[in-house]
Amino acid sequence: MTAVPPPPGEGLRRARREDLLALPLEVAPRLLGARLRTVVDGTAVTLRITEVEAYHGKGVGDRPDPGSHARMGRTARNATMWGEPGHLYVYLSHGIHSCVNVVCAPDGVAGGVLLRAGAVESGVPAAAERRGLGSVLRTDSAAAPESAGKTPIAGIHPEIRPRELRDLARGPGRFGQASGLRHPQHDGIDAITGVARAGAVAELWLGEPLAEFAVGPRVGVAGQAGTDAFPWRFWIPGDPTVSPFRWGRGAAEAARASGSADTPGVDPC
DNA sequence: AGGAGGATGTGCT
DNA sequence: GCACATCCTCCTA
Repeated sequence: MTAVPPPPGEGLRRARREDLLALPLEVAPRLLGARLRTVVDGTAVTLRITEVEAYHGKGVGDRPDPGSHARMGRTARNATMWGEPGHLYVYLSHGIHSCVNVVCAPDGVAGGVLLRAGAVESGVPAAAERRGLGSVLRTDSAAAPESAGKTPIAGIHPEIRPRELRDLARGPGRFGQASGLRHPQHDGIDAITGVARAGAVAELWLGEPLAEFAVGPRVGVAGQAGTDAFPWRFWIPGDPTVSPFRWGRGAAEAARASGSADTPGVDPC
């Protein structure tokens, strides 16, 4: 389709559909350190994935997944989650945010990995523009002197402050906005073939599995309480782009009562 | 037909 | 820390 693009980083290869055939719980940590590359309306952005969450369809065994859009079965909204792995399930959150999932599990089985946060690796000005940072400084000399003396500037991204750079794709709403993918027009786009959909192309690139990553309860899921919460969130330890943790509705009390930490997480590997 | 409640981010107190 | 934006989906009557 598109002319074969160069890998967005060393040691990366395009994801194959069979890479995503396993259940979300298995696929999710493998997406840490992977890249999502999008071209929307001719603008390319590459995101290095730093935080993900697994969402199963009906759940595992007799335990339903209280956070999954597919927990009640197949509907028009969640149809993409039930389809072929490797497509992107893009849904609207709170009427405002377009959030991006990588569909996994075999065709006919609902499953997805929510891309919760990432680091913008290339296309920083475009991502900043989409994030509404109109005051982003250009790399050209006209704007540079303004902040050159004031603000410590990240080495490879002189056009943006470190804080703004960190926050560009920190959280699923921001990640979706930075990527340029939007609900509903890009829901179902194929990140394996890279076939265009509504003016957009998406590609998933995989690296070697991380030797070490962190695990904890998912963020903001109502009905997952305290220590009973599914530890289905995965992130890169210490990465500044990982979003802050918060319990879902009604779960904070249960968490406190059971004596679990404020920001739960352990490093298993 | 109506309404509650989001896999959230932002801005103000 | 807390309210609110904003709109879609699904559950209930």
